[in-house]
Amino acid sequence: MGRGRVQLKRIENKINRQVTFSKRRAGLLKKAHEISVLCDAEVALIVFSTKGKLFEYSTDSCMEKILERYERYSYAERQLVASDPESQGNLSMEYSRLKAKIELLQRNQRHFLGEDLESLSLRELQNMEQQIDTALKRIRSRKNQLMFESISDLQKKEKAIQEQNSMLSKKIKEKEKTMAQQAQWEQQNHGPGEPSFVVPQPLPSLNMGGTYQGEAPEAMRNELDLTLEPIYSCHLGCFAA
Amino acid sequence: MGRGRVQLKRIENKINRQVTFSKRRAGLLKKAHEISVLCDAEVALIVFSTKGKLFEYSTDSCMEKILERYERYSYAERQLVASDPESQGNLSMEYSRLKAKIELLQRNQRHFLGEDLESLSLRELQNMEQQIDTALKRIRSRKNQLMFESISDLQKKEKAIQEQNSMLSKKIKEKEKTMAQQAQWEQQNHGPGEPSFVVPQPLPSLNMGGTYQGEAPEAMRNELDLTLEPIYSCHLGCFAA
DNA sequence: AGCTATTCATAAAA
DNA sequence: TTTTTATGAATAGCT
Repeated sequence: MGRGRVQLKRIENKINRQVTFSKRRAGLLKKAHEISVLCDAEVALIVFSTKGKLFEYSTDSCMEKILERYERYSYAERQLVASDPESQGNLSMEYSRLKAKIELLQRNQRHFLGEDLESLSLRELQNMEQQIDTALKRIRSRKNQLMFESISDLQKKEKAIQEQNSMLSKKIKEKEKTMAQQAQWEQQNHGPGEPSFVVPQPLPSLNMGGTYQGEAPEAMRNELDLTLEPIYSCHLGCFAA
Repeated sequence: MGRGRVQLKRIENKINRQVTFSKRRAGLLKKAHEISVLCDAEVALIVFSTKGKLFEYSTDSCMEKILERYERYSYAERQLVASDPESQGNLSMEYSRLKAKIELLQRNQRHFLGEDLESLSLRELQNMEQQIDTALKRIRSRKNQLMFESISDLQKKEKAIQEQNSMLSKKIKEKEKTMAQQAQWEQQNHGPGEPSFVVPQPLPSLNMGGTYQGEAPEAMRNELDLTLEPIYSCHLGCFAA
């Protein structure tokens, strides 16, 4: 537009470049606003001039909201490019970046907790649902795995204890026999009189293992620590802003 | 541009709005690219359609870098406006605190996505399950609400169209009657001979509204934009550590 | 910053 | 959606 076609390459003349930048910038911002209003779209436009000056437009003057929404959508594996390299100079800049990131993560956290859903579109909700559904399946699967492991451990322990148990029973019986024989021997050699300290009855066999009865399920519950707590004593509470 | 001046207000006709959006979006992206190249500027442009679809442009296809620059810049601006509370001394402490917080949040995010579950105890899993289950219910509820609203809108539209429909049918019948009478009159006054141009059959009534059949479900699907995408094209990938 | 001559973008229609 | 066409907009080169 204007007099003569324009090559799509950097304008070398500095003055011309600056002028063109001013004009086109105005046009671009205007167009951004127009499409936003006409088509009911959400637009965020950020322009840095060569000199580093910032110009921006955003629908409903809410840039942060749109950027957050963008982050949700973008697959970009925005790594926490360890800010160690530039540790000193732009620490405050890093700081603001981190704060922005935290806000974003917290927002997401709320969404994952099913809060603050009014701001999500149907498509975004659909995405969340799929993701959460998948997560729930994985968590249940992992929980089952842990419980089975726990049960298996218990069964082994049970078996071991039972073996120990029967061994002890055997020993006691032998002891009883020995003592009975000894008592008999003493009776025969010294006559009756003194009361015997021998256990009068066989000890009841310790029944800790075997089929789950009586105390056993209780023990299991403790082992697995499945005690339910109020759901919202949420272990994630530390993130409440 | 185009035929006739444009009012700067939301285009109510949905089709027109969609078409205009397509065209203006293309134009806007082009202009953004042009100013970026011609004037050596750094540009980031994000556009969400009404339906929530994302379109973007960024200089050197490096959106994240520009957004970070934006965050830094706008934070710097904020600093100029209000001197921040804990200005110098404990900035580095704040900084490391924030980093720790982010790590926690990211860890949680992974857990909410059903990843990295090995590090969780059974009790923690139990908690997660409850929370996520609740969230899922809320999300589905919200989704249903949105869908019902959409359906309700469609039904209103349907009714309006149907009324229009029957009105048109009535008009056509009246027209037929008039023409039939006219033909009869001509026949009586000039005798038989010329072929009649009267419409021989009543036009089939336009059946656009009514119960959902044929095209209707398809239209609904488009309205709601429920197109499923692969689940793991996960829009939250940005939080992968 | 204004002013045109031109090229561009695009609304309406197909 | 894409193409076509008629028009209003944007803007390059000058002042």
